[in-house]
Amino acid sequence: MRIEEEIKQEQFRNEYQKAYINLLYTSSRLQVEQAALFKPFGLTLPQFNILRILRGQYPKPATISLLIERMMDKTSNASRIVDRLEAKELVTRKQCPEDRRTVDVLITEKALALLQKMDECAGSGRTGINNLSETEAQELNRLLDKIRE
Amino acid sequence: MRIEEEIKQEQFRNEYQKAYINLLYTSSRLQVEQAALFKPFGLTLPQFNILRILRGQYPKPATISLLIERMMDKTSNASRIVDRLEAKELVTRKQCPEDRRTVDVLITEKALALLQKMDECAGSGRTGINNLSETEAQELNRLLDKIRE
DNA sequence: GTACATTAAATGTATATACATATATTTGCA
DNA sequence: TGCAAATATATGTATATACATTTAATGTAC
Repeated sequence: MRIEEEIKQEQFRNEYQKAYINLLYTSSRLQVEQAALFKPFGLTLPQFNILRILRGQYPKPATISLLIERMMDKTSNASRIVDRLEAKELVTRKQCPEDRRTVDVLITEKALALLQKMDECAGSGRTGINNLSETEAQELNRLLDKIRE
Repeated sequence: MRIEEEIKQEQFRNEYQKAYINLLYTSSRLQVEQAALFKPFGLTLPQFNILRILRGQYPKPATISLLIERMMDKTSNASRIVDRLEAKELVTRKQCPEDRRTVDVLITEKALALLQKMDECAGSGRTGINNLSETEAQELNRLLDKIRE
């Protein structure tokens, strides 16, 4: 469906405004879809993202700072997301002896198994983005990078 | 900056995964920038979006349902955003006599003046999206529509 | 070595999002 | 008419986001 119909707005100021709104709207749509995929596994999107970063580090732990650095949303609150993962026994947290200001966050076996299962089932990357051809995906990456320049 | 550097991840599974993450990241970035522009005016992004819809309807009122229909994030809670706008005297809310289930939400003069001021100052549409050429903006719109097909 | 700045993480508060449920009203049909 | 289904909005709870502040530990200059 064209963006005009999606939000019932037939007129945009120009192609730029339309692209702007289209970008935000499409991103939101993809996130809603992905959250729905994650729900059966009891994870929210930010929780999943944190776990993915931790898996990338495994078997090394990560500090909260490192998590923030790699998160897409840098202003979200890594501390509290880790709180919830800890409550679900998906990560452990312990003070780092070398620098006692920092905390070693480590993904648990339980979480690794969960991610494995999610990889096999839903999360294996089938989204609307796959409607694009390889060339179109490249072009999209180019345009997005240019927007952030 | 390339998306690889932005989130310190050099490798992606493929061009699609990279485009997916790039899309979400770029959208988030634009929203953070826009929120910063709005802050001096005491408005959040969702509050601004509701006001814009109401201005589009003015001098007619809008129901909550209409607001939801036109909002980008349809699952957000229009009722409570309207609560806050009402507290700031930017909208009025009164039960609609024809259908007492519904509510007439009307933008106030104060809010119209505020939007006017915001148009003149910051919000006049200068964002990263303007880094694109007209043709590129069109191409972006096409790609995004295709993703949502 | 003490004082001050810096850094890492946690916490507090307001707002927004996600989703389930409640309440009031209207619609539609037996 | 009467009553169930549908609709419009509001509310409750958990989580996340945005931003300011606090606390503890470390680094650095004197």
